[in-house]
Formats: sequence, structure tokens, C-alpha cells
Amino acid sequence: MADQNQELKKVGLKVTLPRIKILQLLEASEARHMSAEDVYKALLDAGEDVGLATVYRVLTQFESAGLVERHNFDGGHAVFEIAREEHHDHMVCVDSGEVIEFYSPEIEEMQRKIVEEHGFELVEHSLVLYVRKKED
Amino acid sequence: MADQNQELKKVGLKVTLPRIKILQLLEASEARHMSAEDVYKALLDAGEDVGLATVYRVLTQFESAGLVERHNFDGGHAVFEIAREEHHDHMVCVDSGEVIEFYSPEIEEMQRKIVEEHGFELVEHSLVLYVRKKED
DNA sequence: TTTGCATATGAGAATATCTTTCACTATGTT
DNA sequence: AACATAGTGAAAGATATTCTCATATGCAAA
Repeated sequence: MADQNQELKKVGLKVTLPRIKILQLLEASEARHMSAEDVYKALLDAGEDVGLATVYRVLTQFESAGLVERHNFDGGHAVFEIAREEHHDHMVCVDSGEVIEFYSPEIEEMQRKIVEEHGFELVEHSLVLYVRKKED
Repeated sequence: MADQNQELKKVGLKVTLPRIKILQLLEASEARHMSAEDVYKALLDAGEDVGLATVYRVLTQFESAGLVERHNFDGGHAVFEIAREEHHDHMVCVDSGEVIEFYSPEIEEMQRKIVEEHGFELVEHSLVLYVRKKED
């Protein structure tokens, strides 16, 4: 277990309890796409004693360090997920809130092409498809 | 001038001064992509006496009525723009904040295809490309 | 391994954005 | 013109996030 120490050191962050716990939580498979509040509550439920401010701080640091990605889906609050090598975009079900990940090389390619045509370079992008289960 | 009256009546909203002023402002060509705060300040500067709450209310009503579109670009606040027939997505310069509109039928098509493949139907989507001026 | 110190933390205050409440006013219908 | 309904501004409230600061902790040097 616990390679969290290594991961934290690798990105130049001190190894502290809150950081280890938050990283562990986000790496637990079921816990993808959590809001800061979600993370906070999960830690409290687990008996950890962290402050909400720390959760926000750490998540922001993790984002800067490239450990997690922040997404601004509709709904007024950001969600975070562990960053992986493979980039992907998201589909959000407007009824259930379910989040589905997908990757389309064609879309990625078109984006780059369009940006180039306008004389820019692509820094990053945000693509969210709001969908609904089909039931004819 | 002032077909704002007609537009408002057409969507079933009473013709009131704040609504006329806000619609005029958003229809002024330079004023695309404004936040509620932007609209509020612009009206104050123009000597109008509206409340911020009214601006938020009216913008939300306009969105429901299909007169304007709300976008959640990064940065914690929504921006609004007059809705036109032709759908388009946005490119935002991370340095200058400049907003460029674009439309890619290929991307639109790919989105629909991907959603279908997952057994959903597309309700709406949000695509924002964060870019930077190329200067080699 | 203890010490020293920069850094991190928790609690709560502060800020930012947006929404609601409420007493009052304006719209548009009769 | 009169009235019922819907709209408005101001201020309070809600929500999400950041800041402040006194205390605690990680970790490097001795």
C-alpha cells in the first residue's frame, strides 16, 4: 500500500496526513469525480479530522502539481478526479448525474485544427456532453 | 428602433424598463459575453437605476425564454450572450480573455455519434477551448 | 534524536456569486 | 380609470471557495 508518500514527494509537496488521506481517497476506484465537499464529508465519515479549508487547499495544490484534474460541470461546484495518462472528456446524465468518460481522437484532432486555423495554440479544453438515457 | 418590446412580448414576458434595457445592452454588438455583474455595471454607468437582483432574475428569464445563452467558462461566474439561430462553441484566450466563436459540424457530428454509441441522447453540450496566441 | 524553522493545518472570518424575501410599484387587462 | 398580477430594488440569505492567523507538524541540520 501507500505509495502516496512517493507521489507527494515526487511533485515537491511535504508528506502530511491530510494530503495522504485525500490522495488515498481520490485513488480509491469508486471515488472518482468528487467535489471538495464530498472529499471533506468522506474524510469526516472515516474519522479523520481535517478542515474544509485544508481540503480546498490540498485539492488546488494537487491540481497545480498535476495529480488531479478539476472540472467545472454545470451546477456551481467543481469536481476533482485523479489525473491519469490518458486524457478523456465527460458525459453527464442530466437526470441521474452519472458521469461517463470517453475519448475521441477525431474530436481532439478537429479541436487542434480549428485552433491552429485561428492562429492560436491549444492550452487545454473542456468538453462536457449533457445527455439523457434513450428510452423510446 | 426598439423591437425589444416585440421580442419580449413574443416570449411572453411583460415589457418592463429593466428588461428592455438589458436586452438592448446585450444586443449592442460590442457587448457580447457579459457577466451579470458586467451588465449591472454597464446599466449603472448608463444612468439606469436597476438592482443586481433584477439583472440576475432577468438574465435567467431570458435564458429560459431562449433569448440568451448562459456559459460557464472557467472563473467562477457565468457569462451571457444573445442567442442566435446558429449554434457555436467558444475559444477563450487564457492571456487576454478574448472570446472567439467557432462552429465545427464535424465535431457536432462526432459528439452525437459518441452519445448514441453509449445509449444516450444529447441534451446539450459545452465545449470551450482555452488557447494562447501563437508567437514562435 | 533533539532542535529549529519553514510550512501546513483547523477554525472561523471573509469574499464572491447568485438567490430569495418582502414591501412597494408598474403593467396590461377589463 | 381601476385592479389583479407580475415585476422591482434593497437587503438578507445561501453556497462555494479563499483568506487570516494562531498553533501544530514535517523534516533537515546538528
